[in-house]
Amino acid sequence: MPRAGLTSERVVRAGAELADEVGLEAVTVSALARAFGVRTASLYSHVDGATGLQEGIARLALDELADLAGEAVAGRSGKDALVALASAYRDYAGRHPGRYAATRLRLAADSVAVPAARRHATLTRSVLRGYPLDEAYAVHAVRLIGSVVHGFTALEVGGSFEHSAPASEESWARILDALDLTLRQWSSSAS
Amino acid sequence: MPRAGLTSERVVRAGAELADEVGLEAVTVSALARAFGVRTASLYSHVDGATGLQEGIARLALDELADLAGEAVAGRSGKDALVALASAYRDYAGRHPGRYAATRLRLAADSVAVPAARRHATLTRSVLRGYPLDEAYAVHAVRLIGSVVHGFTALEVGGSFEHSAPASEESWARILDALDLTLRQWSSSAS
DNA sequence: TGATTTGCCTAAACACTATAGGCGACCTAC
DNA sequence: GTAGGTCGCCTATAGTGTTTAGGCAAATCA
Repeated sequence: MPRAGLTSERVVRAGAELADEVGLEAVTVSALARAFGVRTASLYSHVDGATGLQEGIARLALDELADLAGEAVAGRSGKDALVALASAYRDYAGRHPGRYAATRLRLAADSVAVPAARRHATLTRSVLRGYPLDEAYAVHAVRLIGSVVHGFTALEVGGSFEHSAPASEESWARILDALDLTLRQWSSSAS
Repeated sequence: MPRAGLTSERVVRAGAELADEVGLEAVTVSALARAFGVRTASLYSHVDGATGLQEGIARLALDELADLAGEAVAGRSGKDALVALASAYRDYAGRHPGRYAATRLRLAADSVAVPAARRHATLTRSVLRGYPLDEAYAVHAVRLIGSVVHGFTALEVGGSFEHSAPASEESWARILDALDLTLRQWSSSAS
């Protein structure tokens, strides 16, 4: 019997693809084994069970997303950079809902995905360089950006915007306008 | 053998409590049966399996949350009402993480939780009466409020703010200031 | 008190997770 | 080119969760 050629990387990658197709909850070790045409037990030497698989998908997705976001932001600043960053997240979530869901898993402190998660924080801070923000406001700004981007994205992929007009696209543009304005105002004012 | 006195309501309520203690994913029909001291199969006449149970918890939580938010907003307007509404959500998520997670489930169009979900949209719109918003901006405003509140809340309960100072409480106050300001600006300007 | 309803039961089939240990496919060395 | 050894995928097995079908007894009501 020929071997299937499994590796941790290939298994996790297949898991990510499956997650985008059928949802993260439906990504089971069994389903993945079926996809590879091997027995379930065979995967346990490549990934650390169901939770290890999810962590692997989270790491993969966080890395991919940080790469895309970094690329989108490169060479831009101010509102341009903000919109590019935010839209990189939103687009990724739309194209890869399963992977995006994995990025939102609560990570264990020693998870393989922790380093990737840090890249995102630094990237957001770099976008803030385009805004002459008071250092004391930088954390709040990072958290605001994270909240707006993740909140909008989560509601959108969760279908919350599907039952009202107009298309979410338009709200997205207005909301980014407002976010940019807020960040510029925080620069000067500050209470 | 005496009967346990199960009803749909009691089962769903116990499910909600269990969700807050051990996480929504860990709420299984089996675990719930153990809690009641009955056999697993006995619950199937009261709730429609695992998915029915989750829908029931979602309905319960959405109703509870709409009640609390409605109460919080009553008699307030403008920024007061906005802060009360947003904080009702955030506080609920902090106190009842499992129930809150249930409110974020994607609902089937015919889910028992759909009517409860509608209450939330109308409640948010009522808060906007405190802002002389252009009708065309009302939808964007509802979506912005939803994004900020859910985004912040989700990141907070997900632990994303735990590894930076200061406490999220302070960011919450600054972010609500900014949200209020944005809504007041949208009233006049509008691009 | 006897008949009906209904609540919780047993039984059984099926899926997913996980571990232990075996056998054969592949690589390397001579 | 074949003899070893390694490691990849296997079988076997046990535990837990989901779900349906059908049975018996407790509650309800005449």
